[in-house]
Amino acid sequence: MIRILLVDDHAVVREGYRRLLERRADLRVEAEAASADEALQRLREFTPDLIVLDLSLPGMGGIELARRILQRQPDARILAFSMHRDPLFASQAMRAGALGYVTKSSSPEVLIQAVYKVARGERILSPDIAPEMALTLLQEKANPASELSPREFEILRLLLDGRGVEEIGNLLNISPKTVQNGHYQIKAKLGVKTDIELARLAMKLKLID
Amino acid sequence: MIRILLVDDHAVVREGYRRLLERRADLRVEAEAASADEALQRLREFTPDLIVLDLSLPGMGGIELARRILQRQPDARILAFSMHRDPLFASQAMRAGALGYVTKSSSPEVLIQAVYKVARGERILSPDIAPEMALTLLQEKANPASELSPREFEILRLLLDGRGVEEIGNLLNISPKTVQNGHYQIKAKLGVKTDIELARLAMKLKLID
DNA sequence: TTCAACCCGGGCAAATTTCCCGACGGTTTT
DNA sequence: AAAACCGTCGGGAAATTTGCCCGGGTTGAA
Repeated sequence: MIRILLVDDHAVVREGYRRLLERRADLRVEAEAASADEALQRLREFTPDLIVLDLSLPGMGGIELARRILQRQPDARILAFSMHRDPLFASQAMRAGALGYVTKSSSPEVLIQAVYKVARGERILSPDIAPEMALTLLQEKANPASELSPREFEILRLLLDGRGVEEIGNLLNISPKTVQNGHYQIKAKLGVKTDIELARLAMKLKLID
Repeated sequence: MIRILLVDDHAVVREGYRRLLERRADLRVEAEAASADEALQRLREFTPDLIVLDLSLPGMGGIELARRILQRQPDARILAFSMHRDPLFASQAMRAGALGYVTKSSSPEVLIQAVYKVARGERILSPDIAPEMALTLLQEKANPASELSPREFEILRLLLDGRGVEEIGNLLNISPKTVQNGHYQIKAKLGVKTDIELARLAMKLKLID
């Protein structure tokens, strides 16, 4: 029996996954969480065999949540999923410690298989992005955003959301100063001068809209 | 005989318009210019009956050029054209003093008619955007960017281009300080807090990409 | 173990942002 | 004609951010 914690901010999505997963007798969604904070709360109550985690959480976001979970429980097994087909999200999630990544458009079988594999401690990548991902990693510098560390990526996401530096500091529990430094680093790494260029670049990379 | 100054940075486009216009015996493209500076130069050499002006000039941009022309020759007759179907560009161009506005996708007849009308001092609007424009003006506040003065609009355009405040100051021959104030005003008028939100809003309004 | 990378944040000078202000020249209103 | 606006242009001053350098703590890999 694999006990699962399911984290997504949309109730319908949670319901859908619950149905899907529980068609297998040996899978059980032990708890759900609609936010990062709630997820951390549930984790204080019990320790699932597997955490299925939507990357696009409001607030601190899925990557930051993964970071925090792994900080407390370094052996936690996290399967990340997201609507983004862009390899960038996958690589950031994996770098942050997720064992697997699947897109929301993946077929039910793919998801089920991913769940089993991650529960066993294996790594897995959604087949629909794997080829593109491999290519991206080969070219390496193709996407300048791949130079960003997971943390920087997280800060960037919040900046793109229109948040102020102060607010981001609170959200991530770090000093505004660190956020400023991150902001600066991001612009430097992406070779961009103004925030507006940053937004446009992000748009081109499809991190936005 | 109507003597015309044609301003567009693309040689092919100029050529196309020249052909089109000179099929009429009473229209004559007396001079061409590929940039704002060049246009101002030509205007020192002669005074056309009509100026046909692409709004999307590199550098200072068409609206600013119109402003400068009208500053020297308040009775100059300017027909603006642009690829943008968005009424915003039209209204800004008219507010800056252009007598007419047509889109680049307008039919040859429309353009020819516009030329004659503007040369006569009449005002004209491209039929393909007129309805939308009227609706926009009715709703008025529909588009928050309509609150921007022509000058602010111009500054915004350059900011969205990724230019720095200093650079814009040089381009528009105003103090960087004024640009800063403009930048501040723009954000205030659009109800936006960060530059990134500004970029996203601009994107939504299709002023960008 | 050493090394590199990431995360965190202090420091500090220089630049920018934020707001408020006055001046000038047009337009419109009365 | 006077008054009331509006847009443009910019100064001033305080608050904030930027740009860049630093060092210390972790962690994972060579």
